[in-house]
Amino acid sequence: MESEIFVNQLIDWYRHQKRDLPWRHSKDPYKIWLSEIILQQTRVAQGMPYYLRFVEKYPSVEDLANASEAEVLRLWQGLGYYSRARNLHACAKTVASDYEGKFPSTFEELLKLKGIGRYTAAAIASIAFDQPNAVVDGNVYRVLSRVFGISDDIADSKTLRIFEKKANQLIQGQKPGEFNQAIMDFGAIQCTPRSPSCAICPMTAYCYAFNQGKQDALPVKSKKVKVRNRYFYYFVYEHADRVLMRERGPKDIWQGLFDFEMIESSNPKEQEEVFSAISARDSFTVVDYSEEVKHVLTHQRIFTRFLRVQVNDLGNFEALAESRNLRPYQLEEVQELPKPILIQNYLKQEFF
DNA sequence: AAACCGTGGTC
DNA sequence: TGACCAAGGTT
Repeated sequence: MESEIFVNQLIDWYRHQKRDLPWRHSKDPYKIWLSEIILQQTRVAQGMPYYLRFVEKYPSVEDLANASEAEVLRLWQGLGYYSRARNLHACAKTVASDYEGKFPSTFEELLKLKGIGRYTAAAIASIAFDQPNAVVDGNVYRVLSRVFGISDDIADSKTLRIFEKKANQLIQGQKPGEFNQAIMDFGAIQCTPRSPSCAICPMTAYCYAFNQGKQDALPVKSKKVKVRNRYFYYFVYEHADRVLMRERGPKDIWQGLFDFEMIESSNPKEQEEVFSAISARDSFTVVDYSEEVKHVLTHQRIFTRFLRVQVNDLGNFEALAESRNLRPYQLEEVQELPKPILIQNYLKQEFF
């Protein structure tokens, strides 16, 4: 397709079809940035309530910078990819302390900040500062690959530059923020991954994929994700109205979030044996043994059981916490801790 | 540079 | 049901 025709059709489509989204009512770089981080790998419908809560609780980047990381993670709870929240907080602190609370206005400077990669730097630079930096996200891969018949494998990291080059040519002479949001809205609403709305698309006369019948074949993406199984056996130790929890560390899922003491092995049968052996100890009273709960992540299927254990003696309880790097929390404090959805669901079912 | 990091929706 | 995907970034 001719580039000029594509851009004209795209902008015309956008001016009629653009979505009314809260972060589009403002050019405040803080709000643009916040919305972009929240929407990474996240649907608008899922991210929307989080955006509204964050803006309400932290109206400015300084407010966010002054919060604790645990508080930010708690507000992020349920959105997933929690490194986004940790980087969000770190970035806010940097902007508050090193940039006088003002986000830098260029692609290169934005790129230096935590959690801001090439996509997000281009989005902020273009939308908040009118810089001509084209974004490349999943929508852009899809739209450009279909319209222009680009068949490079988008799973290959070299391919990003190919699409960036094309998008940066197309954005020339356009309003950068408008162009970027137009192509993403077009991908999200019109040129969707499955069953794109070609019947009502203004591009079909020129679209490579439509004319070749290759909508389903583009974009080309080779890699398939490998999923592994894990087996978690949780011990929920309680005494009076306190429960033992611990913060999860780096190099595994849910860093910075809280869960319980646990044993894990790739062999579920062996786990069952250890689990029942420990549960037989006489200073404990097993209150509940949960059904198997399956929790699915992008690269993992986690099969879990929860053993709810009352520790009869306060001394034992505190010694247990000491020896296992656990901490006792009142149930009200537990509510305030950031937790994976798996743990949140269990607590809700069992305690709240 | 391939692998990893969550959760929810869809077909 | 399982597979794919959703405004990516980091290691």
